[in-house]
Amino acid sequence: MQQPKKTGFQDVRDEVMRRIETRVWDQGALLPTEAELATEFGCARATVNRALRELADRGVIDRKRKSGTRVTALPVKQAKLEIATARRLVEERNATYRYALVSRRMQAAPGWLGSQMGLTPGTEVLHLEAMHYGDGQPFHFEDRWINIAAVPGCAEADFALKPPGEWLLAEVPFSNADVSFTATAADAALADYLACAPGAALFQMERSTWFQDAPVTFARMTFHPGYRMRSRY
Amino acid sequence: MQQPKKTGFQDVRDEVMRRIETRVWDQGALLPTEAELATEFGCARATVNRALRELADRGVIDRKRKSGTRVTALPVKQAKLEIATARRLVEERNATYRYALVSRRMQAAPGWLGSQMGLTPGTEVLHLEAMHYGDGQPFHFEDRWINIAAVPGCAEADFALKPPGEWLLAEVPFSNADVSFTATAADAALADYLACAPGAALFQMERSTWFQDAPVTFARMTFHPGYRMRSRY
DNA sequence: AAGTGGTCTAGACCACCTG
DNA sequence: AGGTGGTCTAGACCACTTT
Repeated sequence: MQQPKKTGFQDVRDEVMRRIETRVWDQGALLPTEAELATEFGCARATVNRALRELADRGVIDRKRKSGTRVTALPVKQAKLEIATARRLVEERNATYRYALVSRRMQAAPGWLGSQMGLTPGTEVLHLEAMHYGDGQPFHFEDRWINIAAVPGCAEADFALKPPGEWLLAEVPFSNADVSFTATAADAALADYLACAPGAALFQMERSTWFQDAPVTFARMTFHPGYRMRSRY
Repeated sequence: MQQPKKTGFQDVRDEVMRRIETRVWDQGALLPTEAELATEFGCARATVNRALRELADRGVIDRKRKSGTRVTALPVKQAKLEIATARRLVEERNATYRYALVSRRMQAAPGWLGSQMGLTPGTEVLHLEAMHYGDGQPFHFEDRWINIAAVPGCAEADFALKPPGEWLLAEVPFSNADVSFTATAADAALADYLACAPGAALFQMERSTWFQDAPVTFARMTFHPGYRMRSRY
């Protein structure tokens, strides 16, 4: 009756992590086998396995059959970025969100879009421009292209009230995407939309989205001056 | 003898994912219980549990005791960003990496740094400036501050050859960090270092690092014009 | 009170890798 | 050839949440 709790996989995981952080097991060092750790912690091997599997997912340890488990020598740090809708980003800042459609037209896909999305140039696409505001201040400008063949419903969809990002999220909820971030200088149009000086440095996110290998949409979001995207790891 | 393979947790995971993608189970819909799925797939409940746990980690489904498992209504997409060293980023581009220390001095922490890192202003810190090159072209400028108390060895470390990021990665391998990304206009000094026009739009990453709740370092990396950070989800 | 997911166990077999 | 992690099983008990 001395131990109030049983050893769970989280206990094993945290203790192993502690030993790595405090260099009981240094970088590159070989850990005991699962069976040995199970004996030490007084639990089943499956419990140790789950604990170590989580640490391996985090990149803290490397596991190989026969070789055993080692502390990762030079861990590659990974940050998780939440790709949220403009509405969410604005409301997280306790501001009032507003959306406005700027333009909407069907057109043939230009060449650069074809290579971006892996689309045959000349394919009919829906091109939207829109603005997103927080408390009346420009938040970001959206330049959106949608592959009509992949999402036929978009031809009839009304984007006057609902942002295309939110519409697509409901229509094609589980898609894959390439995303890239860069800095760009405001041209005349962006300066106008975002109420900044031409040439101002703006943070920009571009995203190409696929669903089951079919290109769905390409979006370029250009944020107001001073915008910061944050994350943690 | 009809089935060549056994049903593994990956089979279950993929089949459930397929049913969600094809809207067999629509957004918000309730899935069968683990026990029911185990019967259907002809495997143990633990196998189903692991499959569903992975999908829950991805944010595809929401699980609650008693309520059961539901398809996430509005999934929050997450991108994984690899925070790599400059050397890695450059060599990934098949370019030759070069590093140069620009300045190095001990000083009292300025106020803005104190609030950034959660450090008492006036604490002695090591301030480094350095450049990283790819094939001789400016890659990024590094403005680095290290809390000497947290990493005593840095006072004697030679940063003439080894970049502080790599040195710290070996010294404090398992740290936590806040990271933020923004766009900034080149000032005179940055324009000089990065060989661009003053006012050019530059991509910038800032990172504050802790180890076991103690502030370790703050780094501001300013990249050459046109730099793109990429990811995928 | 009852239903559902969360976790653990003890044992087993397999797949992969290294010597 | 043998050691190590990867996975599955069948059963059990627990924890949380809703009714």
